[in-house]
Amino acid sequence: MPELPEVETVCRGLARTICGQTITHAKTYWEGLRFAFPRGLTENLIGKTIHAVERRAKYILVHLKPKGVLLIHLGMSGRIFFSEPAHYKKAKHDHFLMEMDHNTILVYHDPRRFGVIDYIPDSDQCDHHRLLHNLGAEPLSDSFDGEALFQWTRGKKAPVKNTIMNAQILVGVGNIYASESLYHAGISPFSPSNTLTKSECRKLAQSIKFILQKAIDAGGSSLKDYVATDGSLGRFQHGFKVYGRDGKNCPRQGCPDHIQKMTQQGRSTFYCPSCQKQA
DNA sequence: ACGAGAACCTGTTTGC
DNA sequence: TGCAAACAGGTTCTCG
Repeated sequence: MPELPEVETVCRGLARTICGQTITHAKTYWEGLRFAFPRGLTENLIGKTIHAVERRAKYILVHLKPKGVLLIHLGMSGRIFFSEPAHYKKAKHDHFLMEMDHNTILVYHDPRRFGVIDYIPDSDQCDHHRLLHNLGAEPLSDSFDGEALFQWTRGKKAPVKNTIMNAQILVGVGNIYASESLYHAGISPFSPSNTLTKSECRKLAQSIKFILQKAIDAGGSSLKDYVATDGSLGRFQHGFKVYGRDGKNCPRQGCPDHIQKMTQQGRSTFYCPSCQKQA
């Protein structure tokens, strides 16, 4: 479900609702998700106060006081929503919940269980966490630009779509926004990474930032599973130019071509053969 | 070292 | 209508 814009939207919703609240109760309903829940998870949470909520790649970091960090990943189908102790009824695929002192229950729901929940005892050790220490650049940060992308793509023969989805290089860009960014940049998803010129890298980096920011402004994209923490839907799916539009006309004015769908690395890629010619 | 593909799991959609 | 196959927003592992 979630790429960077969706996770960012969830983080903001979490921050609004749970910052300053103290955890009074926590419970798991399953032995784990992609990995087993850590030992003593609930005991480590109870009594802590939520200090800040931060996003790193597609991971949500809930910083606790006096210490500790709750790490959450939504996988493909994860959702977080709020309820109240008087109204909450456990539903299928609710795997974890946390009750707080302002009459709030946070529920983690994930049918496919590709998500992750972990606890980091020492807040200073976040960067060394096994899931975080190998992550590449944040696309919206200044450390990511055309120059950096040009350097990373040297010596890489893999298609450029794979490279921008490679979290060791660049984080947060998933299957939807990879296709949308490449279309926006006018670059073929099949181009070998090392054939991109410096100016193409500059354009692509700009397109990635532009598309992600637009999607964040629209509250993310809702296809099937995704909703924000308040239950609202994202709106960016209405702004898709290529994703899920195979067979339809290319949206560029005057382009006679149709959007094509192909499989790359086992995932669907959407593109316009005319607007995204391979060098 | 790199890149392609499978695996993890459930629910929904598509095609015969 | 019914059933099986294909497919879905992510990440990690294995194999060539």
